[in-house]
Amino acid sequence: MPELPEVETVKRGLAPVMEGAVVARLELRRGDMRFPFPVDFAMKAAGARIVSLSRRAKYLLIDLDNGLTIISHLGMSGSFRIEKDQHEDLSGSFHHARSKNEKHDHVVFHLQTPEGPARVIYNDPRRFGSMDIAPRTTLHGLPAFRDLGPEPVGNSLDAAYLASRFLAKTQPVKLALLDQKVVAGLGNIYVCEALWHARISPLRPAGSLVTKTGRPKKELVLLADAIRDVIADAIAAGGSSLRDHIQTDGSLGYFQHSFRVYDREGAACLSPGCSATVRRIVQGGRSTFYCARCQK
DNA sequence: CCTTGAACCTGGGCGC
DNA sequence: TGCGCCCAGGTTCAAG
Repeated sequence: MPELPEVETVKRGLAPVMEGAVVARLELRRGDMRFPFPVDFAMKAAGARIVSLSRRAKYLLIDLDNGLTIISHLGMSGSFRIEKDQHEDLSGSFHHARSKNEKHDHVVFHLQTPEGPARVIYNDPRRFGSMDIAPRTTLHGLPAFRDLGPEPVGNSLDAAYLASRFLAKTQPVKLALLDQKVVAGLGNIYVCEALWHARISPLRPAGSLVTKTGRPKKELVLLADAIRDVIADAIAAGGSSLRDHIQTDGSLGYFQHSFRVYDREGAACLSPGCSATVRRIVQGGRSTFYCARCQK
């Protein structure tokens, strides 16, 4: 699921319930996900009030009023859902139907909110996600954050920056953009999409988008714009709902209808006047979708 | 430094 | 119905 726009959407969905709430209890239903939960994790969170939610790259950050921050990553299959205490009817087939999903509920935030008790539940079948806790003031020094590139929305990402990072790189531009040290938060879907919009082949060496004097070529300017636009559009659309991603309010996002190339192998390129077939190749062990006619 | 490939883990889809 | 294989939004580590 989750690239930057999806994590941003999750943050916005959770904020109304979590911000200002007290963590009455943090329930860990197993000892680890991608790596073990930190020592005394539940104890460190218990009793704290949640000050605010934020996001850095694909990490969701939960600031507590005791100076600690919970650092959550959704991996490939992580999701949150909100349950408010109402009627709890677990009888019969209804409960049976839910049990399959619930077996991957790994972390439960038992919250006291002004509106009453609520639970925020983290579910992750593949367990590539992670959860950690650390003093807020130390976050920037953690391995996960220390080397992150700029966010793809805002002023920090522009063609001159990309040129400085791509200079002399022989690596395919597709893989360079997936590198979180270059741009933070991009993933497989939105890299494919941005390259299609910029009409750049994913196979191009990153350095070929830079002039001999280290300045961005015109196409790199287009790429920087495409990255910002694709991410901004996806956030505005509420993240994608590829496969089973469900937003915290239970509704589905709809940006998937805007994919131009991702997961469209064999279908016609959507570029005006182009009827070539979208191709799938493998780069760095991951699928790349592109139009070999439009993207040079 | 660089790049590539495998590993982590479960579930869905498809061919047989 | 089931088995085996391939695929999936990400990150990290070892090996060349």
